[in-house]
Amino acid sequence: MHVVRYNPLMDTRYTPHSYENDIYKKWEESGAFSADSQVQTMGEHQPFCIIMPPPNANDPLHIGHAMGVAVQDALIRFHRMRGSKTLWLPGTDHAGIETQYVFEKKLRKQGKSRFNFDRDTLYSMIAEYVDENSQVAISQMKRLGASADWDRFTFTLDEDVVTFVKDTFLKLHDDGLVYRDEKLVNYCTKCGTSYSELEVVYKEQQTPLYYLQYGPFELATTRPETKFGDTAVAVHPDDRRYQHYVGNTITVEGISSPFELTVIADEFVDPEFGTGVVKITPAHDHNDFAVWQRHKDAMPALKQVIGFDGKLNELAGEFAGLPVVEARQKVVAVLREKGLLVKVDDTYQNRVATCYRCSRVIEPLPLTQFFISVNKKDNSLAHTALKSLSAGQTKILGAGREKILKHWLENLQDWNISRQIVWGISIPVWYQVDGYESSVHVGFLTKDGVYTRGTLEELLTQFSIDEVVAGVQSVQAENTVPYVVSLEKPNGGGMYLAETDTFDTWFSSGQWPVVTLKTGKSDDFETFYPTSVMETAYDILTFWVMRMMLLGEYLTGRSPFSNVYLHGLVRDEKGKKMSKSKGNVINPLEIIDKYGADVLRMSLVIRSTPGQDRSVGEPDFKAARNLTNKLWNAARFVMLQIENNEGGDNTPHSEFDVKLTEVVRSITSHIDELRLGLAADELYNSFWHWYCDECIEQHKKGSLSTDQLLTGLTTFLILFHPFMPYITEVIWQELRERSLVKTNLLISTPWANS
RNA sequence: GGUCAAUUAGCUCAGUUGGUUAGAGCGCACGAUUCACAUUCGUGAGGUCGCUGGUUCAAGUCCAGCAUUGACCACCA
Repeated sequence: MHVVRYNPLMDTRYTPHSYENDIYKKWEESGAFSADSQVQTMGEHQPFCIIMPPPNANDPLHIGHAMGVAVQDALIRFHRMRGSKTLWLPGTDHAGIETQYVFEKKLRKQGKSRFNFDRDTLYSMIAEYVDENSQVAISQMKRLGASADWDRFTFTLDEDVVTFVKDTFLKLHDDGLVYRDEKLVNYCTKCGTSYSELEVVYKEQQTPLYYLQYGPFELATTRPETKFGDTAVAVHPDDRRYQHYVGNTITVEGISSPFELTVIADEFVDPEFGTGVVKITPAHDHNDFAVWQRHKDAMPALKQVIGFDGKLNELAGEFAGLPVVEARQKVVAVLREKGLLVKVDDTYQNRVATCYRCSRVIEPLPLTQFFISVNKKDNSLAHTALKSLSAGQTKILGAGREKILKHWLENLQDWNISRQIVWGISIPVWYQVDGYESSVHVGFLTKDGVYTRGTLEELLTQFSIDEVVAGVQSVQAENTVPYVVSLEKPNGGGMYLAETDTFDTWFSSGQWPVVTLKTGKSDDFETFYPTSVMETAYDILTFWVMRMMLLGEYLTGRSPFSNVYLHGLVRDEKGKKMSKSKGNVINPLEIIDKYGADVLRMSLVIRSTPGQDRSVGEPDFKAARNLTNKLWNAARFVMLQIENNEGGDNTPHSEFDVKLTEVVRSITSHIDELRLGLAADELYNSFWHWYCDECIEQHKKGSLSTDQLLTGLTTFLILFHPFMPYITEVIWQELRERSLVKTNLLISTPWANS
């Protein structure tokens, strides 16, 4: 073999690291990523747009992100080459609770906590921390080869985004879809915030079931420590055993002194369970709270005995100050001494609500919060979203998960959007506190940095209002305190305190497709909304996709995307879930270092199916690595043939063009119909087993012309480019140097005709 | 208790609207190779497509039931 001149293609192996950075730079400099560089021809293909699910601003990417980038970038590159005006809009998320949780962990290591800082200081500390780390995710996406429009990059706390999100809240409020009410919320006493129903993880466990002597009854409970908050006893209305007690007042021998309760009848009581008698603790149990709402006239007000610190309060007498678990043991011990404990069932299994973030037990606690009503009769957000699903305006690709989404929408409860953390968008609400000083609970840092809390009434005897405001950490106004929804502090003589809660992160990300396009370049919204595909993992279907549908419809009257492509979770090569404790986590960056971005992308996408988990491991990476090498060597062969002018007199093979056209047609339709796994698989096989095994061999035997061989190569480079952008572009550059192709960059080369 | 999904070669998985001898990667056996590529090439072994019925000229694909696994939801005092 004689070498005409030195060129990297003479290496028999493809080495991704020698090329990837340069190629990415070339793409960026060419402006190919920008939606503005493409002119939408009035042809057959509509504008194409994907809003990237914004990863957490300060976390490194995991392999699931790599899956997302691989799928989205493949679609984007395909549609761009096919001549659509194409936008892939990237961004990052402030990830309220996640970020504050991580940050507070850091503080703890320094022996500090959030209570050492006022709101503004804490917020800027977290902001600084996020700033320091926020380039990580972006640079990693670039290494993956993401051809996103970085000029349109958006962060969820960008000023115009924040303004937009607050305006949405105002609009919802004007439309009567926001209300404030005291309800039981899912509260994590460790994270110090409430959550929506979605963020609660239920765990099956054994919980002792205590049978207590309770006045004239025996009753079963798992939570004897809440008895200080009992406000009634309930039985089933048809239960003959207890019917004659209904409406009566009974006397219960308490721990210190006896107390009286009314017996009520409610359908929720299961006569078969326990003794058929239930103590009602409305402040600490969702069912009991519902009973209380139905029987308000027959029962006293809420009695909260567990505080937001997870400890019993003064109503618990001698047990005040004890954490819940400890208190339970002590209460049981005292009851046993007094002979009030009948028996204990240690085999009882139940489900306990835990925090998705820190795994601590979630306490249902009464808190006054802002809610969005999702099922209001004449203006139902959920109903509208359901209609677009049924009408097919939004299609869900993901193994039956459309039904899960519908089920959620049909049963959705009002959305609690208040979070008691600082890292987020503050809720634009002001409390008018004059005359309500005793109903406003404030925690703040004095000038000397001492954490102080109490009602405003108490605090104002020692401090000025300005001093309180300057050091404020939290304001908790009771349900009776009047409030104003407003971006600015209301005018007028009254004394106002700003709400300290922030929005649930999903409230802002739920507006993402709308807010990114509306705050972007002038006509982005008109051109690209509704977006074409929303691509994300199925585990945030309800958290995020559902909320985007609710709010997208509300804000624009249209569902925010035509297709939802739900990729599966990435598992290890044995199909096991990846976790740090198992030590089977694959770091995408390590795979890129070892094999290159193309290999990682291809091995994730090939033969993957929406909604189905994907398992990958070393054998898959090697297989994809071998494919890059195969492409490399096929290209070398073709170029060597041409340079050495060999095979020039070969005759054209008539079946070749037919078959190639069929390959192009098939791959094109697969990608167009979002069958990426199948497209990649077919591409792999037709390239390797047809083009390399058959066509190249035919050429060697003289029955396929060099022109056809070159056409085959360039066609396959085009078809492979969405899946393996780097190597295909490297080869394209080699062909271009030899004047074998006309366009400067493959990324901007028109798609193959079929 | 309800819903959804999965069950195809030793392993991990494809198989779009039902249509000839069911595919890939890895693994296995045997062989080849100065000729693009040993990150290669060729040949081969290996599957009653979970089970039982049904619809159809035709079923891995559609229907019903069952089994196993996983996920989601509901109840739980």
